[in-house]
Amino acid sequence: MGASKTHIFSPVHNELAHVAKVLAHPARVAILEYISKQDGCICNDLVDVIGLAQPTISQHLNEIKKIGLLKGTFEGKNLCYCINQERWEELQHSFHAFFSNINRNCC
Amino acid sequence: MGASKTHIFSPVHNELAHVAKVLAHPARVAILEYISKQDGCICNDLVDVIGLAQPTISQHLNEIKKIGLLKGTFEGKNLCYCINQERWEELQHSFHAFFSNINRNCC
DNA sequence: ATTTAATATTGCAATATTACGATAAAGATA
DNA sequence: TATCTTTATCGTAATATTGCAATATTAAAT
Repeated sequence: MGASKTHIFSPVHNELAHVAKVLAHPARVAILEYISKQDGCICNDLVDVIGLAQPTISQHLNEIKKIGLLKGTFEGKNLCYCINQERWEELQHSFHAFFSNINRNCC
Repeated sequence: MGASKTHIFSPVHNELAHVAKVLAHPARVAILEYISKQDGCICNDLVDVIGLAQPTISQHLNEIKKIGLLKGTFEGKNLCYCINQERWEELQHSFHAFFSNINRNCC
């Protein structure tokens, strides 16, 4: 097929997978880290910093936006992207919960 | 293109993205959670539990194996899969480090 | 040695992702 | 208005992922 059978999985599993998919590209990890390290809202140098073409960066930013990790102004010249901290912490908790949930009795 | 330009990113970013890619499918999240909740090493019922065909499950398990998250016996009949706890904690730390690293001065 | 039960591999079709050139749109400035 | 700068969108090619039927492999049991 090629399409994931999301309907057979729980909302929690689908949510985590959906978010992980956004982190599943080094450009998006790099973009997130870069934005999170800026003092304020800066973005018009992402193309130079990351090293991908402008349309590609725009697409990656869109993926990040879609899971609610960015807030700010998005259209036209001189944007102002920054991390949506509430959402960031939400995802942090999701991953923490996933990783904390492991049984120790094993081979 | 279609292929990620991994060579332009740092090893840390590539590593996190690589691991996130494994978590970027609900079946693999469900498989990991299921295995981690078993008392010991159990796996021959994954096909029933998850609800995908046996070759598909086998492929997903292989993806998980490739990042070192599983240990045990792998070939033939009556396998014994379980979570590689050291590796699990390593990934937990990687994600924790990534999510902890965020600046608060923003819009 | 055959059968049985469980997992792995192969091959392929359907779909998704990645990347970028070309172009459009939005807004500032001359 | 015209131009410049910056980001968004469109179109498309290359590659990757997902899923399963068919088949192979592995090892235990009979």
